[in-house]
Amino acid sequence: MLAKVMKGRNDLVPIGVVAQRTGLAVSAIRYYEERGLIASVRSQGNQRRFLRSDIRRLSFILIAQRLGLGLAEIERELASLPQGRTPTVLDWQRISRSLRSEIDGRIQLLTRTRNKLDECIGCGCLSLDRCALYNKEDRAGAGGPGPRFVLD
Amino acid sequence: MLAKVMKGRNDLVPIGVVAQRTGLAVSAIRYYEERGLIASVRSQGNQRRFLRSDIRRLSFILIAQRLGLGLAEIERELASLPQGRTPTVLDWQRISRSLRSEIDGRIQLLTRTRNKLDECIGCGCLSLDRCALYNKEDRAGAGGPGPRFVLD
DNA sequence: ATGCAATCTCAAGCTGACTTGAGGTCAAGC
DNA sequence: GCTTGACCTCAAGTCAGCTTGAGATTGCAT
Repeated sequence: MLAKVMKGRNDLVPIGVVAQRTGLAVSAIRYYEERGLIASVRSQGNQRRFLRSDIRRLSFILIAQRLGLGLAEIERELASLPQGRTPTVLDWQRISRSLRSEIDGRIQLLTRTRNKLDECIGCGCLSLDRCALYNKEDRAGAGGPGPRFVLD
Repeated sequence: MLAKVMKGRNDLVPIGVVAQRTGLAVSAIRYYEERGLIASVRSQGNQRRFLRSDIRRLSFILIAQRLGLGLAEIERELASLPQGRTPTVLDWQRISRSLRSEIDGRIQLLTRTRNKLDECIGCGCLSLDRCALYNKEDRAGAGGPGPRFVLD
């Protein structure tokens, strides 16, 4: 019993444990592996065994997802974290800081949007085309011809 | 020519015009109609004719989408805007205010997340599974298939 | 030794928000 | 009158991010 506990921090864990620790469904973890976000080795009987550090990796994925990043973007972030090596404090700090600036950007965007919306409310803006709020700034890339007016 | 211009503000416009003015694809507009977000009447030859006010309606949809609302939620908002009647200033003010509080909520959530992340960076937090930032309970119940939304 | 929970592999399904394609119709300019 | 382009319907496809199901092991406890 004690031996079991003492087995230590470095051994390999089956997928169910990872699922429990992360709150993810087993199927999701398998999916992430298929996508290449995490890796596993196999037991004698072909069952997946994960490093404990993969739990951390998955936690990071979940946080990043909450920020609205897609798996592809997350993969890019994680690419700098070599699989099979336990990430260091510095690794996580660097990536976390990257996330932080992501969040900052989002907050700024939302704040700008809110300010514009306030103007709209203030003026009872019925011609959103003149309104700063709906200014195809973000949608302009869709490659349409010339200036696009929204609304009459 | 002048007559064309003078035709005035109240006539019905074909789907292509709506598409051009909103920047939406024709297929998207038809889809929105199918979803019941907008309505149209038909011409002699069974072609859709939209009210100019529908362009506004669609613009609103686009704005709301940028805030991360799903079409179902947007539909709920728009439910208070009777179709076939040109929305009044007050209509838009009310709905805009609703959007504003939506934005406020998102900003708050992001700010909280950022603060937590800062703690994590500060402490070089290596056990994100224990960390305030990654809390299983927060995510409980947010399950189900389909794409995950921008910050729930 | 046996039972049963956990795991495996595939394949297919699902939601949201559309797009694409096939095959046909309508409206306007020359 | 003919051509061109905008429009029609309906079915099916797409992408992300998974889940569900079937049918076959594996592994741990009694």
